[in-house]
Amino acid sequence: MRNLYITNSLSRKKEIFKPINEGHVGLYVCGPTVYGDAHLGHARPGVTYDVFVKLLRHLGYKVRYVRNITDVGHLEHDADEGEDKIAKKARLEQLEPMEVVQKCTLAYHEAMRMLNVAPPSIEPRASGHIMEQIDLVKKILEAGYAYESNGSIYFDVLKYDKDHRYGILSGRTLDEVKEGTRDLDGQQDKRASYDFALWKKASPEHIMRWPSPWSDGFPGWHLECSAMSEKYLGREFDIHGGGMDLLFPHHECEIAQNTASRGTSGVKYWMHNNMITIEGKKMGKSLGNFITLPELFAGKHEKLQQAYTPMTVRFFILQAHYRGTLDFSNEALQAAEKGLKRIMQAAKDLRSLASAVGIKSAPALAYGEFPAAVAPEKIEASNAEVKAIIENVYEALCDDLNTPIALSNIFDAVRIINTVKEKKLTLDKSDYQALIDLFDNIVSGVLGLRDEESEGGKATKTIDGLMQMVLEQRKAAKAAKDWATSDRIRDELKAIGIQIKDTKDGTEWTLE
RNA sequence: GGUGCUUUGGCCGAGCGGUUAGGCACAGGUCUGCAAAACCUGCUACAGCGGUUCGAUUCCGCUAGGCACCUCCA
Repeated sequence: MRNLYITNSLSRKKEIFKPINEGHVGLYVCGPTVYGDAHLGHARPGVTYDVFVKLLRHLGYKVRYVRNITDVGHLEHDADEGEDKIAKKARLEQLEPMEVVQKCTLAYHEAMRMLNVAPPSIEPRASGHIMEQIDLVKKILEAGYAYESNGSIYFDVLKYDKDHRYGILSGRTLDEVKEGTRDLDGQQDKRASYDFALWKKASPEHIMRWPSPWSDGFPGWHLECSAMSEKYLGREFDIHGGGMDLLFPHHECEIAQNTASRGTSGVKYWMHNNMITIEGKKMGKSLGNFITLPELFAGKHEKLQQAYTPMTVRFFILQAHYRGTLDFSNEALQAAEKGLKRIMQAAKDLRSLASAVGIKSAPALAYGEFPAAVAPEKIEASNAEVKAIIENVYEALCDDLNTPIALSNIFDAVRIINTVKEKKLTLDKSDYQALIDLFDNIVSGVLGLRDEESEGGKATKTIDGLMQMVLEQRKAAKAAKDWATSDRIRDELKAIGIQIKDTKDGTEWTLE
C-alpha cells in the first residue's frame, strides 16, 4: 500500500498515516447543524472529506466514515439564555423543532448528492444519542472533572488543565484562554467563564428537553461528538476532521471530554479544512455574502453573475489545497467551469480513442459508489510521460491530499490525449489502459468529477437523434458549398446552446 | 488586547534553497470555406527593507497590508 501523509493539526506537521488497525480507518467528521439551507461553506468539508474517503478506499483501506447531524444543543451564544439554533428557527417558522431538523437534513443530503458527495457509513444524530451523552456526563462527573450547578453540569477546565493541560490542539495556554474569554451575562452558574456546559437545565419554555439525573434539559454542544465517536469508532480512532473554525473551542473541548472520561484524547490525527471566503472575507449572514447551495446552483443571488453547476463548484474546491482559504468570485468560478469542461471533453475523447484499440472504460460510478480498491504500486505504461504524470497524480494525492497538484498533472494528461486525437502522437495499449484507469479511478472515482453534460439519459438519446438529422442537413449544405445555410444552422444551434465543431473526422457537438 | 495564519504574474491557485506548477484571461501562429475546438509560441510573478548562504520567491528578523480564532458558524 502506498504511504499516505496528512497534516495533523495536533503537531501542525505533515505525518505519515499509520492506522491503529492495519488496513482499517476510523474517520469522524463534524457534520452540519441543521437549522438552515446548506450553503457554500458546507461544500468545502463535504467535498474534501469525500475525496479523502474515496482515496483511502481506492488505496485499499476499509473505512468507517461517521459524520454527525447536530440537531440539538447548539446554542446561539455561550450565555445561559442563548437560544438553541434549531429551537429558534422552529419558533420563527412556527414548526416543531424536529420538522426543522428533517427539512434541513433532507436539503443538506440533496445538496451533497448534487455535489457527488457520498453518504457517510453512519450519520448519527445528537438527539438520538441522549442516553450515551448522559452516560458520558456521568463518567466525567465521576472522574471529578465536572460540577453541578443549579441543575446544569459544567466541565471544570481549571482542574482538568492542572492534570492534563487544556489547549493542546489550539496551542493555547489556559491563561491565554482566560484573557480571550468574555464574561457574558447569564454565566453566573459557572465557576469560570471558560468552563463549558455538558448538560443544561432547560428553561420552562424550552421545547427540546430530556430527563436526566440533574434536570430536564439538553446536552451541551461539544458532548455529542465525544459520545458518538466513541460509540461507533471506539475509545481511540484514527482521524477526526472538521472545519478550521471548529478547532477552538469545539474540538479542544472534545479532547478534554475524551481525556476526562476515557483516559485518552481519543484521536490520532486531526484534520482541518479551511474556509471559503467571499471577496476575501469569511461568509456570514451579517456581511450580505451568504450564499446557499441552491442559490449557487440556480444563479439566484446578487453576488452571482450566473448559475454554477455542482461539478463546477466541486472542481473549484479541488483546485485549491484543503488547508488554505479559498476565495470565491465569479471570475474564479467561470475559470473553473471552463477547466472542468476541458477535462470532461478529454475524458470522452480518451474513451473513444481507447475503445478503438479495444480498451473499455469501466461504467460510470453510481452515486454513493466508491472507486475500486486497486491503487497500483507502480504505474505500467510504455510512454514515459504518461507514466510520470500518473505517478505524480498518486504522489500528490497521497501527499496530504494535494488535489491542485493532482489536477495540474491531469491537465498534462489532457494535453497528451488531445495531441493523440490530432494524430500527432501515438500511444500503445498499455498507455491507453493507464490513462483509462487514471480517469476511471482518479478523475471519476476519487475526485468524483462526473460529466454533467452526458447525464441526460433518455433526453440525451432523443437529442442525439435530432442532432444527427440536423447535422446531415448541414453536411449536405456544406457539400454544396452553401455556406450561408451551413452557417445559419450553426448559428441557430449556438443560440440554443449547442456548439458545433467541424473536425477532420466529421462534425462534433457539445451542449454548452 | 491575546493566539495563529497569510501576502505569488490580469484573475484563481500550487510549490520550492539553484530546474516550466496548473487553470482561466490575453497576444501571435498552425489547422479550417469561415468559425469553434485543439495544438504550438509568447506574456513569467513571488509585499517592502535587512540578514544567513556560493545562491532565497523558498530560511531568519523588522516594517506594511490582509485574514482567522478567542462569541454561533463548515
